[in-house]
Amino acid sequence: MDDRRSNDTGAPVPAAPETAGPTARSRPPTDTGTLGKAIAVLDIVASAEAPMRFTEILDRCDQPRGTLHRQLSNLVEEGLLSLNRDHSYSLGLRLLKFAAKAWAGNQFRTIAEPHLRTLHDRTGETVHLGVLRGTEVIYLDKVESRQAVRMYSQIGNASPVFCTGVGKAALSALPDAVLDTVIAQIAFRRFTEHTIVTAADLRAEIAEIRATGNAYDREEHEIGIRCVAAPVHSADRSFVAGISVTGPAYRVSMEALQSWAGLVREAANAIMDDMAPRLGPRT
Amino acid sequence: MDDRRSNDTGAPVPAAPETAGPTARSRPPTDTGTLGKAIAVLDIVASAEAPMRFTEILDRCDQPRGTLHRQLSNLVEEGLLSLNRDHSYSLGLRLLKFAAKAWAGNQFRTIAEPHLRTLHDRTGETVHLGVLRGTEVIYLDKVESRQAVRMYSQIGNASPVFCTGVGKAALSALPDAVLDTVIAQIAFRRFTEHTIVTAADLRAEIAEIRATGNAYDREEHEIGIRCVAAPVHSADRSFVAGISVTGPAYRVSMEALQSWAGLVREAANAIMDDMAPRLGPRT
DNA sequence: CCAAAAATTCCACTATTTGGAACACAATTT
DNA sequence: AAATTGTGTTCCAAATAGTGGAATTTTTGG
Repeated sequence: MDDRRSNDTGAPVPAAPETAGPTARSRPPTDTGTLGKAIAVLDIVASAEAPMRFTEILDRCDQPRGTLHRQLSNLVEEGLLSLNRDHSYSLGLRLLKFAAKAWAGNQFRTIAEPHLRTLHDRTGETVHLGVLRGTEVIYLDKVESRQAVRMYSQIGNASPVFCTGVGKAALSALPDAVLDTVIAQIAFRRFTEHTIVTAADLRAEIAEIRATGNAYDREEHEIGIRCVAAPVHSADRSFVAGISVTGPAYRVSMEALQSWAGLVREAANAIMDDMAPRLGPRT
Repeated sequence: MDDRRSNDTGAPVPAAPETAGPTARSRPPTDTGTLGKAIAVLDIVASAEAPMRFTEILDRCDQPRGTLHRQLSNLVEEGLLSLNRDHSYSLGLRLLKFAAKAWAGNQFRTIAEPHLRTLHDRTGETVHLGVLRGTEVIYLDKVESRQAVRMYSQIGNASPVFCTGVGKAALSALPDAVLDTVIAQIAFRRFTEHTIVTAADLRAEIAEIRATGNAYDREEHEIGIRCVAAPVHSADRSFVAGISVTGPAYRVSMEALQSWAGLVREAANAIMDDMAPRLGPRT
């Protein structure tokens, strides 16, 4: 009998490692030694849209040529990077293999899944599950009817906390002390005319979410996209996430979203109930 | 004008790093230094179904306690692992983020995608795209009608080459010298009564695939599942992959598969045609 | 509450990474 | 065609960062 109790599901609330500023060079001093440096290189390649060439990477990381060359060679050898015939580097296939395992083995996702389906069946719109990681939300799962949209379209993607329903819902579940830290780290940026761009406005919004139990995205991230969300968290709130029902503005009015608010909260509570027994029993 | 020509898509044909034997300890001597050791630890956690505790990991890697502890701490700090409240370790969310980028940015997948859709439209059955990595096939994409099946169900998953259509198709595209090396590394294992379990039989099958241009999976990996596949490769065959049309045996007869063989080859050729101009122009 | 097991910290030793400079290879330019 | 510049690769002494045995703290369970 190999049962393993665990809270799990992701880093608690570590500082956001990067925010990919326009010309962001040298990462914050990683104290993760050699590994940290290698991963920083990996991250540079990951944050570019096109494959990068050696000198290009060299410019973005402040390391000597010889060193960078060895790091890249090691990453390639390990399958984390792939070296193309034109000497450009792109992310390696081994990452996919790791991610597939990470996804399939994620306890939280597994627990939440049936509830996401139920929510989808009841609303008919796309349902998302995302967890908080620093100042980002990472999407863990989604359920939608139309197969047309690409598969990885959301899963694994990271979005800012301050302009997504799931993000704001998750924030609302944080203890005040942690919330302050996270808000201080947010790099606000205007995506649409409705985007919240000040800490004060965000705090006001969070107060309201705490009062009502629901967060809304009123086309704050992308024009034409709206959602209702609700927070999901572990008992001690060391781990926070959110679920949402999302739809296109032309089809989903704010009133429709409000009518689903209860369902979303219900689903979130159901997930937390299922999660509780899996957590460390006490303390 | 930022055009980047690249072959890309994955490690060429590196030795398979692991095959997850039942009680496989110490990995083959990694010469990737500190990084290699850290990734080996990550791999140990990845290859377990349940989250692992410290001592459990300690037993599987031959490293001293102190060392392992620091490696784990670093991996956690980097978000590659996550430390659960009960002291068990599971794969971290950052891997999902990396994988989402790796997938979306993969040139080969992008090129192949429309052809996979066409093939799906013509056959009505599930279409897979997988690339060869050592003695495994890693699935890069899939197109299917029924949304019911879970998203990551295949993508990122690794299957053995010798008992999958895509795998055998890919093998058939390898230069003989490389093929010998790969076959020598295969750890044959019987999955069903139809599984090919000897190198000789596999070679015979590959000869036939080379002659006809199509590979079949005759319920060799899983009873009740059949497919037709065709190889896809770069001009110099340093990169090989395969595509397939898969269906349940009760619905898809061998005759039906044979009737699709031409379509699959057509799609494979179309992908290679689209790929050619993107490769390094000459040599 | 106490004992046993598991996880974490510590620090002298040493293997690995570092990084400057020299080398090879292409693609342009003169 | 020869020279030049821009890139990528290799080398090795010096320095740093990783190692691993043992001691310490925390957690588990009887």
